[in-house]
Amino acid sequence: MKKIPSLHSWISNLSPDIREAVLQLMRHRHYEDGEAIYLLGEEGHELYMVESGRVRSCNYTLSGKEIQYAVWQAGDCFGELSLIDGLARVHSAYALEPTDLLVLQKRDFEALYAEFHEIAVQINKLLSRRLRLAHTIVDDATLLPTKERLVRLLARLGYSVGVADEHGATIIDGFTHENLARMLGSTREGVGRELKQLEEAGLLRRSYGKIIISDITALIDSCDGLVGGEPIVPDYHH
Amino acid sequence: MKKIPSLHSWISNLSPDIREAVLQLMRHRHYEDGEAIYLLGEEGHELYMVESGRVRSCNYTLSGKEIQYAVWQAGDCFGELSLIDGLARVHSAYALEPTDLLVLQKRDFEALYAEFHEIAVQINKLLSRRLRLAHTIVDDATLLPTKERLVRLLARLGYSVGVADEHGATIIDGFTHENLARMLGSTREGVGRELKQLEEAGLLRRSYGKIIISDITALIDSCDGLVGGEPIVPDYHH
DNA sequence: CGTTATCTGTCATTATATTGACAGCTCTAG
DNA sequence: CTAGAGCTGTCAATATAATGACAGATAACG
Repeated sequence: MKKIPSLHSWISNLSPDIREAVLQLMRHRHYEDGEAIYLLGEEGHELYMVESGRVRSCNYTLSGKEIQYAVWQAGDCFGELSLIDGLARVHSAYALEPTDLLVLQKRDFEALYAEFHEIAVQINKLLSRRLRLAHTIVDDATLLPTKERLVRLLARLGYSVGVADEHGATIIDGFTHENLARMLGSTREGVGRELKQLEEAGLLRRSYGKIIISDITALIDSCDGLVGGEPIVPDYHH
Repeated sequence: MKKIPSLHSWISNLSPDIREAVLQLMRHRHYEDGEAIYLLGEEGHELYMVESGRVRSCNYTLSGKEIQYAVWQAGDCFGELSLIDGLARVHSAYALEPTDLLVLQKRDFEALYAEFHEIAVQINKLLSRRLRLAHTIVDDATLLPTKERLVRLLARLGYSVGVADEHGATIIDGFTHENLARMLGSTREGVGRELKQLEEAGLLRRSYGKIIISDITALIDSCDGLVGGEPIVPDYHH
């Protein structure tokens, strides 16, 4: 029996027998570091769940600038959009390190989707979370200066991929400044400068790659940016 | 029998008897110019379809800067997200002019949603379109300079709310520079400047409020920005 | 244990976009 | 026809962020 590495994916919300039916149809596949899982513009004929490793989802300009929407890790599902609307991939997906995925073919997904109302409901919830995340990113990108966008990105990452240390602080690991900059549409230098200021303000600490946030709430409160709604919803990704 | 003003909403894709069941439960409501339909952060207990008039959907910063995600007009549905995931409104919605809406209550929607698989399927397609639009906006906002973002916004507006004139040109009416700037996260002056340059380049004409684009494809091609995928999908909105 | 690749810190320069101010234009209402 | 409200055009001054260059630091590998 296949293991679901996290409790957050839409698959884990299904009732046990339907969940098993889905997992039965999924196949393991391994990707090497940097290997492409799918490319922007392609037809989408599979969806994925991460067993181990990490995947980045991104788009580019002709001049080479890149925006990275998300980093998927153990338990995250991705690649479902093209299966639902039949249109081309909007992003490219690459393994950020050696990565194991569970893969579900479009024809198998469609059969399950047509048969079980419950699956359509869970996909609706998944798409809702995706949409709220996308709206948050639009808000950040269009309304806020780099510093506040970085703060909110760190908060999101802290809630989603962060790990708690022995003192209850949140550790974000495995993101270079370059990588963070790609998620902001900014530059490595800019991220470095802002991180330094945040460290000087006592809101976080750094140790070569790791970012340690003792109090995410305090970090968010340091910039009171947007008017209303929930600033950052923890479990957008899954 | 209620009239669906456009053929694009998720409701119009339903099979006739289910569509009728939905429309039976919708009630007319009138809003004056500038009136709030819902506010960011509120609980969402209704979804809407525009019969006539226009609605804008937006978010703010504390300093008063605004991002406007969309302008809904006859035939467009909006406000469904909070009904699906039960979370707060992510935007505020205001009537841009005197506006008539059809309103569906959450409890009625939920009953239909639970009963008819077809509705869940159509909602998935709707959310997919919303998500692709959101991704396009994120791409534009993070990867492209103001000029190209404006070009792509105009192309989207041309495809969605534009009207063809007798020469086959596309007319975008009812958008002030201020309003366009809000959709870009830019400023009125910036939009004016860029529009002037686009006019001088022969890509569009202006006549106080109206923007006339003789060839949307040529306009898009004037900036070859993003790498792949479909640059602008016409029927995102509906 | 030393070499290499990658990541990080810093700075001056340049490009880009925002701000604020004001005059002119177009439409609408009376 | 006139007055007023709301759009639009333009410009200089300012703020913000991107660019390019290079030195220093850390981890990974043999």
